[in-house]
Amino acid sequence: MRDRSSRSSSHSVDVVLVTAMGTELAILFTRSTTDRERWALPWKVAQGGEALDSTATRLVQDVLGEPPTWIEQIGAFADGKRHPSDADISVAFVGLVPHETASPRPGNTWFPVADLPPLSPRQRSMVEGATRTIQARLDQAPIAFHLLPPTFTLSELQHLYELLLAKRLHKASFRRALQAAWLVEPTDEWRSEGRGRPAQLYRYAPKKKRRGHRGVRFDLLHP
Amino acid sequence: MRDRSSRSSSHSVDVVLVTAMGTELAILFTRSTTDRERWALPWKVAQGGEALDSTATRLVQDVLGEPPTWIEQIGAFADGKRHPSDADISVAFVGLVPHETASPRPGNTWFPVADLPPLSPRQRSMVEGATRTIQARLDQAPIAFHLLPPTFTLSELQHLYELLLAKRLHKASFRRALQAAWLVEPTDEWRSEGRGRPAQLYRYAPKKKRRGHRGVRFDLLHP
DNA sequence: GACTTTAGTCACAAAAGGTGACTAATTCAT
DNA sequence: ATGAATTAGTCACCTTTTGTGACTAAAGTC
Repeated sequence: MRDRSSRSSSHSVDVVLVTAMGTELAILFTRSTTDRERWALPWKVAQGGEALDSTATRLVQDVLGEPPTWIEQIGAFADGKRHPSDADISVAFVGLVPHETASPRPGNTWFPVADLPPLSPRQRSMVEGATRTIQARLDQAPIAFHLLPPTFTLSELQHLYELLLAKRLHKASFRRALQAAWLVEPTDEWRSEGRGRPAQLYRYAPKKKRRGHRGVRFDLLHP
Repeated sequence: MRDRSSRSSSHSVDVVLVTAMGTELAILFTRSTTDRERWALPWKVAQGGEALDSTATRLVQDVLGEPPTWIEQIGAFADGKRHPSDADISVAFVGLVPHETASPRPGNTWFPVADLPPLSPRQRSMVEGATRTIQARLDQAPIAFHLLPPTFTLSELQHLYELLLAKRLHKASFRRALQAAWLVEPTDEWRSEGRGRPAQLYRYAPKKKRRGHRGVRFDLLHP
């Protein structure tokens, strides 16, 4: 990330990094280099030659120490004049990381989505775009698993989906849909979480087991 | 559109204009200004200040004489060095127009998607991106109607969906799904199309009649 | 041991979907 | 004019999927 005195003719790459922090989603912000009171989405001015997604992945590396488990371009943003860089066009990406392995480098912090810092109009659009992209992908690909550690309980998975879809799901329906889609497979481990019966741990099922099985629309399920 | 001798530091806006030509989809191409034997997607170098979608809409105006009935950004493309402009980044849009009202300005021609002219790698990615975007939107929003004139028969609508989804649909299922979603309403006109019983004309139903009704996934219907 | 809490399963009713067969209105051939 | 062919439109029946409450299981708490 270079400061705003740099040449403006190029484009910036910005990334909306999302994680599931306990009971709510959170987005990563970086302290502004010029005004230490302000926060901004991580960004970097891209050099012409590099592929956009490499730049984005490297940017995540810089702020998190490791690459995202999933990343996708949201689009290009040019409306609204103010941006941390002076780039007249910015390409935004959305990335997911499981919260367990995500320890931000100094100067970077997770903010719950319900309580974001003030942003430039352009970066605010990016956050909205990220939300839309996640919602849209959610019923096309099993991206929720990118927010979880390698093994998890089905209750954790259901709570995550409830968080992402902002809606309650019925346990039996949820599990039946999971089974139909061959999305997960049980491990032989169990986890006791304080009170109540221990839960079996599952892992995301390798694709090959899913041949010929239809996808699932968890977003259509009722409570 | 300026020729490639112009400055290269800015970005280009490119548009993949799609229409339904009889029994196949078609994309609009412009004869290259430098090499009259080559074809390219319509593009233009954008000036910093303008909103990207205004630029795209104006570009469609220029090549078609009227704006698209629907347009959406596909994303930014930077990989692959060759592009008609020398812009190091291009923002692509996908637009839809009904074929009836679409008469390209001289130098622009529709090419069936099965038989496209040779393209730069970057523009080829854009065409693929357009296909993906259309497929993705198709089951989220009723964009198919943007390829049809204001009134149409249900058979025309079904054939269009079969074209877009590249799969045959069963008549009764298709109509039942349409009814459930309140997507169309009958007019009191009928059209006789040569042989066979005349078909009733329908129009796209205003949104307000659709309150509280769920969407339909035509892509899930079987033949 | 009784009660509470969370996990996991079942079974039944209701809704949605797949499909062939039917009726209706027109043109074309004889 | 009659009937075959063609396209539109609807129905009815069966199968599959989904919504949902109630049930069993295994732990902790008092």
